[in-house]
Amino acid sequence: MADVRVRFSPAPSGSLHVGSAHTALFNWLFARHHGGTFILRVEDTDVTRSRAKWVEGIQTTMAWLGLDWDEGPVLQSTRFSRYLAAADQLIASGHAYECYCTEEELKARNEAAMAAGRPPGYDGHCRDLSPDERAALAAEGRTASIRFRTPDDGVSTFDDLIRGEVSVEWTHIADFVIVRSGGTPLFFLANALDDLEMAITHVIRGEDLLDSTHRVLALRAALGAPDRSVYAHLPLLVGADRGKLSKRHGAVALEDFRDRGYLPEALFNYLALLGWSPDDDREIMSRDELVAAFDLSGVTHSAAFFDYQKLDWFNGQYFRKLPTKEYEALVKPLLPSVDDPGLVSMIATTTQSRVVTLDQVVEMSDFLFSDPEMTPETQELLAETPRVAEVLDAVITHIEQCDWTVDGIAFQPVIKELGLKPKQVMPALYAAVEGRPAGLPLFDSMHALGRERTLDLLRKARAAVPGDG
RNA sequence: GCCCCCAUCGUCUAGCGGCCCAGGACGCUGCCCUUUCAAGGCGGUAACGGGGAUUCGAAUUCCCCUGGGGGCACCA
Repeated sequence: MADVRVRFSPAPSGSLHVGSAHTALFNWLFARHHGGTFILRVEDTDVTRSRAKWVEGIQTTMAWLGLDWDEGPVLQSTRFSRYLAAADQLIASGHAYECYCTEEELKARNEAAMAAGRPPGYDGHCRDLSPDERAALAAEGRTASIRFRTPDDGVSTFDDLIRGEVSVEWTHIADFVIVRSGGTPLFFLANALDDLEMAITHVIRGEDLLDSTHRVLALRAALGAPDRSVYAHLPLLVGADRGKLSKRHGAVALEDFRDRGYLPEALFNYLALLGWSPDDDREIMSRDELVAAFDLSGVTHSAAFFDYQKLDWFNGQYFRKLPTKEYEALVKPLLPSVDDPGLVSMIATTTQSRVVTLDQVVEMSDFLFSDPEMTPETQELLAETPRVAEVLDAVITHIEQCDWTVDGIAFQPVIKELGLKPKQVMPALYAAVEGRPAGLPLFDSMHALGRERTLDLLRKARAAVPGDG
């Protein structure tokens, strides 16, 4: 497939939904796999307002994910008059007609149809008006919308690259509007014409658009398409209740994932494996590997649940794979400004295997920047720990005299000498120093804090031990 | 209501008539490692929605049912 041309067509909005990103990703993988062209085309036929800022946001987000485009962004609003000319052409060829029904009339007739058990949709009211009838309706002050005339009978069939043959009887597809009575073209028309004129060869999109493909194909044919472009419909992404992925399931805008500290490579990898899998068992795959392995025939047919837990796992995997220096560079800007490179490096090396999303680094290392409070939880923990006063005294003595290196601080022997196991008393010591029963390695943390602050924290804990104080 | 699509562990999926009393991954869980927690290593748990049919043989083919999703706009 030498001349593959695909496009990703987001609606102009303030953010990029993960579902859209998923579609974009598959289009991109397909284009790159076949050495084709990937076009960014923003769907907006409204010329009355500028959405420059939103378009810019879409570009930024796509670039962040690593989806580069070869052409565009093409804005539909710049092609407004072209769409209207096409509509006129369709009227002239008999593929479309002017409809004088008002919105209220349509609504009333739709409701009546539903009540009578018939399907909603245009009833063909203005289908075959004579020129005189049209003139009379126009004289009433009505303005016409333009409707596409769908076939009266027969079956519409097309081969979906993922699902195979899909067909439906034309009687189920009503005539649809392509130009509003206000004179503005609808997305449907714009989309079909753009795909045609941009020589799009493959249209890869969400399954929610499956039914409308029959209409697009009919429109394309009426517009004079020499052949059909090939369609492929991807499984939808769903949330916890198997419905559309929405905000109440968690983050849905790609920008949110970015802001929460997800790595684009991890998101990319995870998204690529939602609804698709390679021939082998690989899961952690680079962009290049994904491009090389990608194949539409490997796409699943059923909706995929967007699993935040698995995404977290991917993100952790990617953090661990990162060279420590690169990881450190990501961590540094998040921390309170410090001029101690040793501290930053200590935080980086100790958090790299512990972090799921980057923003957790701040929480994990907070005790290094401000002393933890003596909380009821910590007090309870101290009270529950066996021989805690003894342990604290011994550790304090050790810290007072030891070599001030991480190895010198290591006080397991002190615990063992008391006949205790580290596991029995460590949570209390972590709480005393870090403010929580588990956290960054204690000896490194103490070293970073310095002898005086460490002793201060340990003595505070000692003073908080109830009973034999 | 009508039309369309879909159906394997809780989740993402492998499977395209015998290699499957179903494989991998996440999750959960046990053990090991270990200064805590992670990470890592080694195990465990758990699925072919139901019913017919075809076949020597069905997760895999066909039909029905059930279930889920999507669509039916002068939205994109």
